[in-house]
Amino acid sequence: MRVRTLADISEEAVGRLLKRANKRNCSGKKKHVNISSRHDSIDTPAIGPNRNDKLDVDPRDGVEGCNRDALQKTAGEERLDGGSMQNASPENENELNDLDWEDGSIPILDSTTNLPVTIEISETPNSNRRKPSRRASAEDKELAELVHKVHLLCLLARGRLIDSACDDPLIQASLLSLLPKHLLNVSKVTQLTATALYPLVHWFQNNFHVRSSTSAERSFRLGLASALETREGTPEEIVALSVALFRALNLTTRFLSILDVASLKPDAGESEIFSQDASRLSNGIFKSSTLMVARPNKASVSPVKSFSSNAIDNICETSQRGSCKSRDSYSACDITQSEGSSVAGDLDNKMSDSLACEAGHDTSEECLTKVQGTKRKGDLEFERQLEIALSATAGVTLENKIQSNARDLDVGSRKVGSPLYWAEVYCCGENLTGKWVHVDVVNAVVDGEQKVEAMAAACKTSLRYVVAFAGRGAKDVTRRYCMKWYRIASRRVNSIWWDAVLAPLKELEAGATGGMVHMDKQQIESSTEHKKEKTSRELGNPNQDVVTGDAILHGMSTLEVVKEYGKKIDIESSVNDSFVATRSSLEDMELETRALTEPLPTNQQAYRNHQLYAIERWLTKYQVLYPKAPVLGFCSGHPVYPRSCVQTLKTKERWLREGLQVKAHELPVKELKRSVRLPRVSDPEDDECGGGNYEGTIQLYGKWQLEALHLPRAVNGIVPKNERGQVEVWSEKCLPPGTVHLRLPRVFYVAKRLEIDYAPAMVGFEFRNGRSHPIFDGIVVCAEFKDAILEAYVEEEERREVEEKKRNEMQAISRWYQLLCSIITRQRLNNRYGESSLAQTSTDIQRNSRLCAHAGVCDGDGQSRVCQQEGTHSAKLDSSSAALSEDHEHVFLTENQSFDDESLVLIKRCHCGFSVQVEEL
DNA sequence: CTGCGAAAGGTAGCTTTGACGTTG
DNA sequence: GCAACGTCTTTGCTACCTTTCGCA
Repeated sequence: MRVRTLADISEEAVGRLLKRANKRNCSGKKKHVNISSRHDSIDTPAIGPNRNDKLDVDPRDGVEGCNRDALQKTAGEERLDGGSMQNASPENENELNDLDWEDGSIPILDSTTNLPVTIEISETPNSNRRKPSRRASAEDKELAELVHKVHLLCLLARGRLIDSACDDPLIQASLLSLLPKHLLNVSKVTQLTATALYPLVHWFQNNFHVRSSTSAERSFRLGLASALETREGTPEEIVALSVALFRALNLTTRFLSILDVASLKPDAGESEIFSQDASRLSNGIFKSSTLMVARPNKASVSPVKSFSSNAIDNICETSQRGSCKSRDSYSACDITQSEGSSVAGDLDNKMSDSLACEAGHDTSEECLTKVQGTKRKGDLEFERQLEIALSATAGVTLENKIQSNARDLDVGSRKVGSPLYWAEVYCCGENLTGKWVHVDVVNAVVDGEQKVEAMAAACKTSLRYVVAFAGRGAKDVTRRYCMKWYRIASRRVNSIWWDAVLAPLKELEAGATGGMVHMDKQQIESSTEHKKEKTSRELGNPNQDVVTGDAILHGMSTLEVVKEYGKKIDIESSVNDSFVATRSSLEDMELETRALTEPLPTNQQAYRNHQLYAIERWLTKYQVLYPKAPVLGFCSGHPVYPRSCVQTLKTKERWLREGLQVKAHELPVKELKRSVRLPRVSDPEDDECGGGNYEGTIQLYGKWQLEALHLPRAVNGIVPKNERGQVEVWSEKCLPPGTVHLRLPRVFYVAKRLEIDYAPAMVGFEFRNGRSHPIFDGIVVCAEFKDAILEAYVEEEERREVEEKKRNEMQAISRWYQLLCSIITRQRLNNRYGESSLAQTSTDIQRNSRLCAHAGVCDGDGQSRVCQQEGTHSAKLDSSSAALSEDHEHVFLTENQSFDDESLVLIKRCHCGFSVQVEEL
């Protein structure tokens, strides 16, 4: 059995995604994403869509036709289609403008081969007009979330790939060989500080530059090698080289990347982007889908050849961490496939423009406009990442970059000047306990973590996910760089899912960057105070009415906080109040501290769903502040409270479902008017709570008014029931003590027969016909009767099964009898009034009917007989049998019959293939 | 131009314990 | 005559999210 690789899983997931997208929008042919092997590309139309190595879209999903249509079209035809759409009816246009992918087909990539991946994107260029805004449906949201998740996984895979390339001993050795001797001393510094990194960063920035063009068809490692050789490369490559250099110098270093993923929510703006992209695409970037196919590089000199000649020689001596064996990492396969491809001329120009801007850190309007004019962020970025990750996850050897990838990298997706990549170096000499120091060699910034958000914001890059890669693992460090968490919180994926995804990667990362840090009590106090002060200073907003830097940690001493976190993370506390912590756990603590010390937002709307703070005006109907203190500050005159003070209220019935009941004499915290259309008889229980007249209102209670549910205990075998004679079993907690819930069908018959007291178990409601209907599942009985009932139930079920079987048999016999009687009657009528030629058939049928007159379903009890047809001959016993008999009369010769001693079944066969099984009575 | 606040509009989710005719 | 079963019909309110617009 073939082991499912990560590549398989990834392809499958993306395939499913594309399938979903297709399914939803077969009609509107807007986009055509065709991920296929080079052989399947449009250059070789002889190979059709039905190749075996393609992951065909399941025809059951109703997309086959759609898919086939698309595949049969040439790019030219699609462009023509696009042109004709200008005259499309408004309805059609709306469909066409719908945001969906079309016709994705994913090849099953063989990780042992080195096939490049080609993505074809041909869009119908005519969708400039904005469609009327349509609210996203639940399905849209689900799809957007899926896309978001897949994109995240793809980018994680990409990051890991780059991280592993940074560990390449060849690259590290080469970098070391280039480094001036005096800079080598950095590796000897024991208490490394950010300042010590400056000369290194400056040297790096002077020697390596972001360049304006890339060659495409090669793995990331080869690209890195090429960048090393030419001392020019994409920002990703340059940063990766810096990481490799730091690692070569024995500095604990991570590669950091902003995962700029597709939106988590179906974005109405996306349609605009798509359509704008489409028009731009038609204007020259992707003039035809064939442009996307790699062209052979005529002037190709393998970048590795010259690189390796001088690098390999001294690798073993120079590399401080690698070994010679990884020389193999440049497989012959990789090298032979490293032929780059020339980039189309107009593309080159545009890329030059964009990257020239980038290299010069030019974030000017002119530059932005230029780049945005060629392509917008978002969708093509996503496609690029998708294809990169697909190729990346398809296998280690399959790291060929696609030309479209390289093109996108520079033309469109890059946010000019945007810090998408940087490094983090662990400096033991910083902050007493050590610190991860931000190092951006592209912009020559050291320790500028607080600048990242502003830079990203200036370049329209969302700082939703900042992930650090090391040791093939990854860790989310967004908190360190994102100061306004509330802005990104809703745009991040469900944290449970994300944490689960990252958990194994985080371990790998911690393993690679781990180190123990010893602290004593004073150190913790001072370091945390230092952090708190710094956070307050850095994050403090002068526009706020009151800024309480440390809003949530009210009342707790720093040491207490640290200890509190220590419980959650792996900090070991010894008797004398000194701690031994790993770097990873210390960082967790730091990030957690940041999470809890976020400054108060200045706009009211931010408090609607803020994780830490709340103001009363944005509470919902079922929320109150309890206790209504402390006030952490003010926003536009509204007092700000900790989110932890926001309590959700519920009705008694709702609390009951959670196994809680309202304490005696507790008054409702809040009363809501009942809907006028739902007049309800007042609950008799209401009078117990204060005696007020609550008719027409919904009484809500808070968590602090509750106690564990005390239901009356079952006594003398009697189950305590509600006023309807039932037990509401919302959960196990709702069962009266001494009772059990038996969720078995028809079990109440047994209880009734045994005369045991029981109550139907109501487990929920079903809304049907505009009305609620209770759902019952099983019964509630006293625990002492459980065994007796179960025993009787088993017997009862056996008996029932036997009876049912018997009933079925009787039915079958009866039906057979009816059928045969009908046939006989028909034959008799035919004999009497029809053609004389059928007389013989009649005799035959009568003979058969004698055989089967008492036939039934064969069940091995020796009581019945079965007539059945065998072989290919299609004999029928109904009216068609007459016609059949005209052609052939079955003859059952004795030598053709067989008898099975065990089952006592005699099989008679006619030479035509017809057979009859006769079970003798 | 950007960001904020307020208002408007629309969707999703919550709601929550029959009546009556036919068949066996 | 009675119990079991199937079918009828397919709510309507409102919290909350999103968009739009005006203003600073």
